[in-house]
Amino acid sequence: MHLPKSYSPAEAEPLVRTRWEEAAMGHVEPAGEGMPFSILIPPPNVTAALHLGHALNNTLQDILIRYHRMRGEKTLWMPGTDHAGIATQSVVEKRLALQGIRRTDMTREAFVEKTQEWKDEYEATILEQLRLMGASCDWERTRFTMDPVCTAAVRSAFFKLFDDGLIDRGKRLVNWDPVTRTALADDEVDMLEVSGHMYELRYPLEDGDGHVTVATTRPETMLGDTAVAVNPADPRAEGLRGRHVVLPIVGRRIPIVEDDYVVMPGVGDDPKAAFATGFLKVTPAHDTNDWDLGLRHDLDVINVMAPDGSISDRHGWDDATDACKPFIGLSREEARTAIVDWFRNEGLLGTIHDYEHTVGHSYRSHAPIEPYLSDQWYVRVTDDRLGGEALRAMAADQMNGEPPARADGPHEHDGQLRFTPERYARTFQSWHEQLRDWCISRQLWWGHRIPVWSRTFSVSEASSDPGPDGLILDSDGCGLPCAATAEGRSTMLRVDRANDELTVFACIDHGHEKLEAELETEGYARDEDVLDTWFSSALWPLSTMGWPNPGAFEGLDGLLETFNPTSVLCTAREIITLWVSRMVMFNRYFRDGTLPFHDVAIHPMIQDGHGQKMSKSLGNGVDPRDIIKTHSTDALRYVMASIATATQDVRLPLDLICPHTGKTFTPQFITSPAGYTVTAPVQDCPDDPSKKMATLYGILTGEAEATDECPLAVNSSSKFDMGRNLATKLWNAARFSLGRISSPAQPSSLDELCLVDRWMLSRLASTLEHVETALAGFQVHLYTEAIYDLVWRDFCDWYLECIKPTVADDPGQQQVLLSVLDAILRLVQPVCPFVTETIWQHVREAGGTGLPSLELDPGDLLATSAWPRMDTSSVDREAAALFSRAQELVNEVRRARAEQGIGPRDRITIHVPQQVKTLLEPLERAAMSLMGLDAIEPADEAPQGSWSILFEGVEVHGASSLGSMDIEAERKRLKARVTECTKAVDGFKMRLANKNYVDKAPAHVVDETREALARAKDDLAAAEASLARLEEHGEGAGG
RNA sequence: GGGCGAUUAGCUCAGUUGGCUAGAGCGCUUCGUUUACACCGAAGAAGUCACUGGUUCGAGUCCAGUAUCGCCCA
Repeated sequence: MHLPKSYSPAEAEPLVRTRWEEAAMGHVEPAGEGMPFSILIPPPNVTAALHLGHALNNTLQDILIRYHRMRGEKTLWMPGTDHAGIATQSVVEKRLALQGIRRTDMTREAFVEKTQEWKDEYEATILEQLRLMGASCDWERTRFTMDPVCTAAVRSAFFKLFDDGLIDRGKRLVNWDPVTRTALADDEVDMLEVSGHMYELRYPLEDGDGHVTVATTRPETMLGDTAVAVNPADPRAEGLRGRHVVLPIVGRRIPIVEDDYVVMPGVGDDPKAAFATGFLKVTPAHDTNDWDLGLRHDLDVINVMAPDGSISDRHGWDDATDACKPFIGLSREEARTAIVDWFRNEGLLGTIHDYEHTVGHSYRSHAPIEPYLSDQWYVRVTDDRLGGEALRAMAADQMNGEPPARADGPHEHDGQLRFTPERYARTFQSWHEQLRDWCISRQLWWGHRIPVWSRTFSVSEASSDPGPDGLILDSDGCGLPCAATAEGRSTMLRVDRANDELTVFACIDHGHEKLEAELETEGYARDEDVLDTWFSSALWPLSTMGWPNPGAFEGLDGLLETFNPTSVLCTAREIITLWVSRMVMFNRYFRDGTLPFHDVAIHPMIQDGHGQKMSKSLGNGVDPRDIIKTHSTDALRYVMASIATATQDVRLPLDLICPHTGKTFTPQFITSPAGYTVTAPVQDCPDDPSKKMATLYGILTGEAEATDECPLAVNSSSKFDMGRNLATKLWNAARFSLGRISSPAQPSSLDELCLVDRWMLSRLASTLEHVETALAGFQVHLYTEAIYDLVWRDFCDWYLECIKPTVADDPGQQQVLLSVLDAILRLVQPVCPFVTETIWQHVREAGGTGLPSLELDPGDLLATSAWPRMDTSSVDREAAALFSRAQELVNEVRRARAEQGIGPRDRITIHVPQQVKTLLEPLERAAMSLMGLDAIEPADEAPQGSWSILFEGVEVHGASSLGSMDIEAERKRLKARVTECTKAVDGFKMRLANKNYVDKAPAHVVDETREALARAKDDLAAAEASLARLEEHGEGAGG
């Protein structure tokens, strides 16, 4: 029955994990008992191992899952990983680059194979990390966004959207990354502040009558200019109306158009106004604002760049003259210099101003984004069937205004989506109110290849009239080869009579390989692009459960019906727009309006001690595996949960572990060239400055190298000590408790229990209530706080100290102790499952737990046992009130002891008035033990030279059996007490003297103030009496 | 430029609808190894709740403005 002296997480955790896995703890069948409760893991990217952000995210989910499992619910936590298209492809490409291999040196198949290897490695790492962290997922149901189950869902979803006219193809400006040569979604673009220049260029007027001066930050795009714009309110506009300029270098004749988008020089507070000339060069193919302006004025669109960002006359520029030749083939940067030089030489260059502005950069390659005209696939999320449905999903009380109306009125699933904390509902709403169509094609090899085959014909080849120019949806049966209606195929056409071109796009549904082969025989080619990763992520709640055809895969039947909608999605706020919104749209669209989840719980982001995001490149990340090694998994989880507060992001100050001594210390920080606060590359050992160590940052930047003399210092944080300490405390408390339980016996009734036991049960009951409320609202930090107080403050500091003198001989109290310990372990299990499980196995052996008011179902494993159930009557207000008065007295006595310099072992006698005696009677030996007493005597027998404390307006005298009183300390303490009481009395008096307060404040508040005043007056009187007697006695003693 | 949020003890953070003398953990100071625990116990010091106004009997909490920082969207 005795626990080992100390708890060893490294030994205990694997044993516990094995027991859970043998019991298949996380596995659930849809047909099982209980209400369903389910969570989908936000699938981690297979690009890298999990970091602290994941530890936080998954701890949160596991706490909820474990809690609901104990409540007897049918609990599913679906694990899995995400293929993370561009992110994974670029890490693999980087790795190949180290060997001097480029992606294009190999076949697509070979590259995908390589990437698959990477994925296998990291998927295994990630799943292992989740297991280490104690995640109680249903491992049998582990999914990957590119596995056969998810692939079937992606194909089916794309086909349905295509067939329903919600997939669109168009030439539009995309965010083009010239380095990775792919389009990026808006949210894959980082806006960075850069120092550039504002160049003034002079464009001669066609009639030789002077010129206009345009201002631009990107002179190289002038080759593609198709207009110059001026604000109609500009006084110069009238004189220029209808005129043209001749574009320098190119010689293109381009119109001057009027548009109020143009910033007028010095007007308004737009930062551009300071540099504006009033004339804007318009390059619709290379600037999003110019594109819009081009649409308004029906301007030509001339693309002057190749996909790698170099100047090219082969991608839509057909009036390049010999004068343009020197510029063709130059990079964007070279072209800028060359063109500015050309203008300078021709005398057409105006002023060059320094100019700070924000430029989009690829979040992957970090190259500046090029707005680039290209053919892309889009999902028409602006369609009411998608965007509108997302808004109508929102809970009415979290929505600002009304969602867009639906033709046939409200549906049953409307208004059921809730965000916690509430404010994030606004992020969701405003995103949907400003939706733009979603570009889903990516020029990558790693991902779900777009299931569209196409072939271009000449219009004249078409056997029947295909209709007007442009994109035509739903055109099956137009009479072209392979265009006859077929199950599983949907087509659309693009007609371009000017070039006598007609392109047929055929989308093939999942499971129609024969149709694919037919098309390819007919000369159709499959689209080279893959889908944006978020397309498959958006289907996660459906695809993981086998949608659209669960029967096609083993063991998936019934999942959708039982677990979709899931209960809650746990994620960080940056994901709201990227992922949450898209899941809501897709789940509603594909599954009759049902939501993917009812609640969205947003948790904070973890930053380092300087408020910077933890990132690989700053070397400021902490590896959860290191914390598990140094502090235990429970410590990691506990601290993660305790910092998950609702108000703000959380800072986790970075510490280093010295590789020479193993000690944790605060590192020296420096400012990096980019302005970040980072660890100095090399640090001194705090105990011996002659010993050095390298930091992660040092190694990343190449400024340090890990060697035997200068080993790597591991990143850590002393924040995790709290969790480790709590686990140790719990272990020791359990060891003590089990050591005292020899013959527990059920008390015949609760009335038989002493005040201490009743108080402890009362504390347990109210903590249980707190915990349940906190977890129902996803407030895990309130949960960790509540159990910390229960374990440390109530159970260890007070209860165990109180029962020390009595428990060995009291079978009833032993039963209470055993039951309370069991209940505590159950309460703590969701956050610290390892130490609690380990202890609980010993508690089981100590005897049956439970009390008439406390139900604790037995079981084999704590993790699958039942949540404690307590009668509401267990919150014993009387016991709580009495005990807290006793605590107050104990505190006062302890304070006096400390100030009197009485050692912990020295016994004292206190002399108390009757009311205090009555209070202490039910506590008996507990009180003696807590205060270090040898006797409690009546107040009137207090000896000369005893010190006194004030308690509830009366004096309690104390005397040490050893030495005499320290008069100076006593005088100081009493004087301080008189001052304190006087201040309190004055404060309350002043408040009550205010007529407005007495008249206007609620009666109970005023009454409370009156009572407080009375108490303060009593305390003051008692303090003054004590002080007076001391002075009298002190003088007597002195003279 | 628009939106959201933050600013409370040396550090990291709580503080529910305004209402007793603003809390916790770490750190710091003093004392202590009593048979659960030094990853511990007892006690203590430490806050002009960013700033300026306003509403109110009463403001850390509500309103307006200012400053600084962070995130999201243009």
